Amino acid sequence: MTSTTGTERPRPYCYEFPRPAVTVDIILFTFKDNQLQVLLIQRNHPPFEHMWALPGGFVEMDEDLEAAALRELREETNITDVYLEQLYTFGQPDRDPRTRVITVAYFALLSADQAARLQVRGQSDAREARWWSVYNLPPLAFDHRRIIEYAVQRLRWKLEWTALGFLLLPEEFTLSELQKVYETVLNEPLDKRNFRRKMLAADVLEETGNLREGDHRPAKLYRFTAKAIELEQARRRFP
Amino acid sequence: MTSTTGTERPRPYCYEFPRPAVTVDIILFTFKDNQLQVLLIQRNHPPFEHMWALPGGFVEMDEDLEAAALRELREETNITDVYLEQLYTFGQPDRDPRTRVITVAYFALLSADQAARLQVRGQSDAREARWWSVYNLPPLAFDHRRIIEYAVQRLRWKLEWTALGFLLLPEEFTLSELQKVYETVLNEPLDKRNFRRKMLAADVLEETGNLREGDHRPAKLYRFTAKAIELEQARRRFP
DNA sequence: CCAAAAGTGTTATGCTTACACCCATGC
DNA sequence: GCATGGGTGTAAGCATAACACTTTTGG
Repeated sequence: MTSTTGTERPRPYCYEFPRPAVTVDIILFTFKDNQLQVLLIQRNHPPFEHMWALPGGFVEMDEDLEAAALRELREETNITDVYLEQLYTFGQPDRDPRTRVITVAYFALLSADQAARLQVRGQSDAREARWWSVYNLPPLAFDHRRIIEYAVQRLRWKLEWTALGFLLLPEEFTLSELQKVYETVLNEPLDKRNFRRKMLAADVLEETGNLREGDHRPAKLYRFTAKAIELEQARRRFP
Repeated sequence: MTSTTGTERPRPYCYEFPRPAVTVDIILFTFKDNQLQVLLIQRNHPPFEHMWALPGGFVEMDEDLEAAALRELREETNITDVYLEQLYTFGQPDRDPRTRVITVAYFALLSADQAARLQVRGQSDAREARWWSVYNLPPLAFDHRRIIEYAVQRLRWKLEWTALGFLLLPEEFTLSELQKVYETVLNEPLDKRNFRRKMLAADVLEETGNLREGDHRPAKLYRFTAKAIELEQARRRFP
């Protein structure tokens, strides 16, 4: 890259061999308004100015990758308590038009409680942030659409094989709400009786004793038990 | 870092913010001598001089991550045809004592045929390379032991849920050999009749018509069919 | 003929699936 | 009293798991 204007910045970090920049991006999911939603931030600088993008940023030199993801989440959304796991590392040479950027994508599940309380931090540059239904995304910067598609696949897989669906719901929820999460993510209807039997048999739910009052018959509220998260599907293919 | 001796190298690549180095490391598995084996290379430069390490190296600025992994494999082992998938990205700040290095680990399965033919390329520096049983590893450089443990977990998981075990075997193999692979990786004995029934029912094997002659009753040889690799376990948790 | 590995079926059990009606409440 | 979502059981089919003996070959 050559000098074009007088706005050149100093470049004091020098290495023997060229190095890519490394970022983390976070795909933060929640379940709101009967929709699977993902948090996006509107860019107000080039490239992809005004387009929407995943929250994320550069990894500091002395910080672990997961710590970087947590820091970015905290800085941009005030969120600190979230289920987080590494998703995949995307590194096509041309994914950022400015320079080589390799991004380590993290996958996060946020409870609906926290999603409702969420205040997007007014960055130095007052960027807008909002939830978008994953089935109705705006045009996205970089390769972020592909990253989100990959994350949805992973989420789908997780709900099929684990009981982590409740991480997207408020602390107390009804079985119908939980079923709705599964149906939305898996994108297909499920049998009510079988769903309830299987969920209760998994032994990860307990009744809170409270009821969800509404227009109709009140529904029992449940919370998930501590062991629910550890339970990463122990079923074995061979006896 | 400050100048210490006259051996300082020029550092012509300069950036506005500090950047980590990015490498790929490859965990190359095969099945040899009734053991699950992984390829390691002996280092002959500090740090960790004389210790063993995973094959790998720096990602070029214009090359995709997977391409980098394939290039390193080709350069160090002449291997070009291999099952390869991204495993995980390891980035603790202190994993390399020299400088910040983030490594994208790739997981590779090599057929026993190719493992036998394998010639480790005499690098500019004549490094030794050899197979090691994963249950009997030498002391390893960096965090490579942890990376291998993670890869073995993933391999175990893959064999439980997919039929990819045969990627570790020669083109033609007996069912007993295949069972031995599964038993070794899963680290437990399997029932012979159930194993055979399940494998044949999966409809990914075909008889070659040849027999393995040996000390005892000859065994039918099989190869896997093309669809075997696509078959990434389609079973669904919900109906 | 003996040692060693190859090869082969059946039964019991438990899980998965499909399916339809009554219940409690608010309006 | 009616509309709406909450809540419940059973039977058939299928996959899994446990289990032991015969066959074929080389030496």
